[in-house]
Amino acid sequence: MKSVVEALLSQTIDTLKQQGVLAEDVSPRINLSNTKDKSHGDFACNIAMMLAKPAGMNPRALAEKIIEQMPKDPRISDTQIAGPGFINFFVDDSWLEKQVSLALADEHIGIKRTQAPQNIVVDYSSPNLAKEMHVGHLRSSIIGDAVVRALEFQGHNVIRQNHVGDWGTQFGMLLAYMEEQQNNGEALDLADLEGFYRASKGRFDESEAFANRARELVVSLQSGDEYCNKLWAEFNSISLEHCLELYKRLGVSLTAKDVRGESAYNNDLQSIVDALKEANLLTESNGALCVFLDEFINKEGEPLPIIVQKSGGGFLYATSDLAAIRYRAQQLNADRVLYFVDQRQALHFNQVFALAHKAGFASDQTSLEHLGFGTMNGADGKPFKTRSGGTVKLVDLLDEAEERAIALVRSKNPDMSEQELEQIGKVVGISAVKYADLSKDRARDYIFNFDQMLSFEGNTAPYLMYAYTRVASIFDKANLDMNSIQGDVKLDAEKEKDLANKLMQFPEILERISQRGQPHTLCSYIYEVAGLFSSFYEHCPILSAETEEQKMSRLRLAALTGKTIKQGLNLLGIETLERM
RNA sequence: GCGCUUGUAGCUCAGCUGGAUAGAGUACCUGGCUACGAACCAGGUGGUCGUAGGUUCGACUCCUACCAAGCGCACCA
Repeated sequence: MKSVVEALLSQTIDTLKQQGVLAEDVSPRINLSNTKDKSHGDFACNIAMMLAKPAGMNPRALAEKIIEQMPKDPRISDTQIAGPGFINFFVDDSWLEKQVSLALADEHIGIKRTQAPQNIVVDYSSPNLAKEMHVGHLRSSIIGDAVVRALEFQGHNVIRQNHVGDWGTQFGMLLAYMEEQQNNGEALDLADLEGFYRASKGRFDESEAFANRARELVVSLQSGDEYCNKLWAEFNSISLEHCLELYKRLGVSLTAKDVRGESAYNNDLQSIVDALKEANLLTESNGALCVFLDEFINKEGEPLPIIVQKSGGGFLYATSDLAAIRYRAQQLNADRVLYFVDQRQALHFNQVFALAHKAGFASDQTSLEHLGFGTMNGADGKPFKTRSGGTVKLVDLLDEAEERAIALVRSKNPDMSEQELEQIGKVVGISAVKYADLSKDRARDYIFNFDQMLSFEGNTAPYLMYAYTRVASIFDKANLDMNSIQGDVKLDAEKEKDLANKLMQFPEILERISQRGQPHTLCSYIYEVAGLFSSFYEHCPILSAETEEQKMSRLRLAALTGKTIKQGLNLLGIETLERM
C-alpha cells in the first residue's frame, strides 16, 4: 500500500519539475512513514520540508502545491498539511478492506516476488569441525538462517555456504590421536567430540613424541598423503554428522550439500598468492608475504599487513577467505555475499573485502557484506560460560531449554499426556532460545536469560506461539479451515482497522530484512501483530458477532492474522503449534 | 597508541538511515474471568536518550571532542 502512495508522490514531483516549480536536478528520496498518531492519517511524508529550501518556497506552501498537483486517487480519502509541512495521507477504508481480501486469497499472503532476483551467497554457521558446536555458533546459525529464509521468500536465489573449519594445525593433533587409538586396538569413539579433542590435546601436551607425530601429520595431510586424508575424511564426516543433527534439532535449514569448508580452497591458495604477485600487490616482510593497503594503518601510522603466506610457506585464513570470495564471485556469480560472522572479525573482513576488490577477485558490482553480531553474555554481563568457567556446549544449552519448557507447559496443563508435553515442550524450548536471540539487534551483545525467554509475557516466542494457538482455536471451534477461508472483509471497529493496517505492512518489513540483514525487525513486527490481535480478540467478538456477515469478516481478518504470524515465525525458523 | 562496536525507564530491549508529545515488555500500583484459550486485556507511576559543543526549520538519529564498557590491531581462525 505504501508503494502506491510513493508512486503518486514520485509522479507529482515529476510534474512539479516540468512546471519549473522544482529544479530538474533534484531527486529526493521519498520517505513515507507510518504514522504513530491516527490524527496524522495513515502515512506521513516530509518531502515538502526537504525540498523547501532548494525550491525557495516555504514548506507549507510547497506542500500545498504538491497536494494540488497530485493525481486524484480513490484509494486516498484525504490529504492534509500538518505542522511545519508534513503531508498526511488518509487511506480509504474500502481500499484497505480490498487489500486484506487480496492478501487472504494470495498463497504468498500478498508478498510479491522481487522483480530483480539476485544471486545471494550467505556464509553462516561455519563451525570448527575439530570441536563440538558451542553457544558461540548459535547466533551465526540462526540469524543467518532467518535472513536466508526471508531472501528466498522474496524470490532471490540464495546459495548457502557453510564455511566449516576443517583444515589447519589442530587436525594434526586429532589425527595423531586417532592413529594412536587405532594402533592400540581401541575402537574409535567420536561420540563425544569434545572429550576426544581434550584427550588429544592432553596427549599433545604430555608427550613430545606425540606432538612431533602431530606436526608430521599436518604436513602429510597438506601435501595430499592418502593415509592422512583418509583419517581426516573419517573424522570430518563424523564431526559433520554432529552438526547436521544439531541443525535439524534447531530447525536450521543447512544440509550436507551446503558445506564447503576451508579445505575446499586448498588447491586455490597458491594461485591467489600468484595473482596478488602479478597485480604487484605483494610485499615481503619479515619473511612473510603480505599486502599493505593504504586504507589500513596500524599504530604509529604504519601500514597494517594482510598476511597471505607465512614465512614457513603456509597459508592463512585471509588466503582461504580470498579464495572463497573469488569462487563465490566468479563461479557462483554472486551479486551479494553476506557473512554472518562475529563482530570481532570486522577488521579482517574489511581488509579482505578491500583487497578482493582491488585484486579483481570480485568485481565492484559484487557486494561483500560483513553482517557482524555481538557476544552472548550471561546474567552478569560477561560471556556465557558454565559454572566452572568452561565453554557451554550447544547440546547442553538446548537440553536445558527443553527441560525448562516442558516443566513450564506442564505447569499450565496439568492434565496433558507426557507424550504431548514433551512434544510441545521441545518446540517451545528451542523456539524460545532462537527467538530471544533473533529479537535483538544483532550488532549488540545480549544477555542470555532462560527465565525471560520462556516467559509468556512480553516479546517472547511462547507469547507469539500462544497468540497463534488462539487464532487456530477459533477456527477449530468454528469447524473452518484457516488456510482456505476467503472473501470480503468489512472493517468497522477501530481495533479491526488497526490490525488490518499492521497486517499490510508485512512487505516493507521483509524488504528491510533483505537489505540490512536484521531479523529483529521481523520479530518486533510479529509481536505487534500478535498484540493488536489480542486487543481485537478482546474487544470484538468473533464467533458471537452480531451478524453472520460480521462474523465471517472477522474470521477472515483472524485468518490473515494467523497466516501472517505463522509465515513470520516460519521465516525466523520457528514452528507454530495448533495447541499448547 | 590506533581502530571497531555499544551506551535510551530500576531491569531486558525498540526507535523505520533527520520528523510531530522518545516507545514496548518486565517490575510496581489499579481495574476486568458464569466470557471465542485470563498463558490475556484496559489503565497508571517511571527518561537531563553517557557528557559537552556544533550543523538546521527540526537531532536518540549526522559532525567534533571527551567519558565508560566490550573487542580487535604480524605469521591461530
